[in-house]
Amino acid sequence: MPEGHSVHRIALQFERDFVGHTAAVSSPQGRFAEGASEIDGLRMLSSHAIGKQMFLEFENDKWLRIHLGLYGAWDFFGIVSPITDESDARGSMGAPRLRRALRMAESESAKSTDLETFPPEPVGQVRVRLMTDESVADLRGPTTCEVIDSAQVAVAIDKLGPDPAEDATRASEDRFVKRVRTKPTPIGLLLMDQSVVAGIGNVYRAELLFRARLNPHTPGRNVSVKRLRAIWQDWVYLLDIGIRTGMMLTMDDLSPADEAKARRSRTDRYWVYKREGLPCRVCGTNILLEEMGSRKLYWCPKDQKTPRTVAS
DNA sequence: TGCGTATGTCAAT
DNA sequence: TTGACCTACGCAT
Repeated sequence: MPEGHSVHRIALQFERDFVGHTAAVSSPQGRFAEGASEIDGLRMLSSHAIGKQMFLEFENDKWLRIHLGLYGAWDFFGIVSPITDESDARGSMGAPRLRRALRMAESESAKSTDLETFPPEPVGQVRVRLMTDESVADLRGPTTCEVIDSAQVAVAIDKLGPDPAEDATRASEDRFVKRVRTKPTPIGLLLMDQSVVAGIGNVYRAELLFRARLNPHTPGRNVSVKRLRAIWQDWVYLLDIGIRTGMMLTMDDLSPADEAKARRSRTDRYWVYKREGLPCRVCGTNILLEEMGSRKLYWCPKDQKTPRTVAS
């Protein structure tokens, strides 16, 4: 699930349904029992996402910092308000809608098959549950889940590069460009470096590089300022689509039929990601797979040739 | 039942 | 550069 767009959606969900409410906080799994007791019964004051991290602010300068890692996920139950125009359109037109518990316990098939009971029984390894009178959020599998104070929040944020969804100013674009231009590191690694730009993951990396027709091995300092600005702007654009739709839709300008296809199935969604050995959608050359930074990198060797010029 | 894989990061080597 | 870690799922056996 989690590249930047999903974390922003989750932060928005908390803003809608939890901020301003007092939350009962528990750790059904037990591994976060102490932290849960620190914020149990406090009012949630704000919800922020920066890159792939989320910060939930509670009274008494208590902040819950969450990083989902590879497998982390939130499940929401009860009142789950639409968070974007797009989900409004699919849901019940602006009105909060009731979502039934999505996943039932595998073990007890007899019981909870009917409409929901609120709150639902925690299923699986729920690290932390936040519960208001009307809504429940269950977190499983995070790489980070801790209670910290505002000074520690500042430290965490300080390590992160700019995130256009959180700060869309020209200054943050400049920060990104400057950072990349000082480094000999391949651009394919820099886009994944959260201190260079926060929120891009393995899928968006591959897709952004293809959209820019840029060779992933190009050293950061050899990528022209103009091109870097274009990449930043493209990230602004794709991230916004991701936040609105909840999907990493990177092939814009599709026919309505192809657009529907892309939404329906992952295999029809990307330019290069997970398409190794398949013909490039633009030039027909087989898409390559290689390791970069111990992650899988997909790219088209023809369309993403090394730029001849190394100019600024 | 068990293996491999996944949109991530960090510490240790 | 490698290994460890968090969890769920799909697929093969």
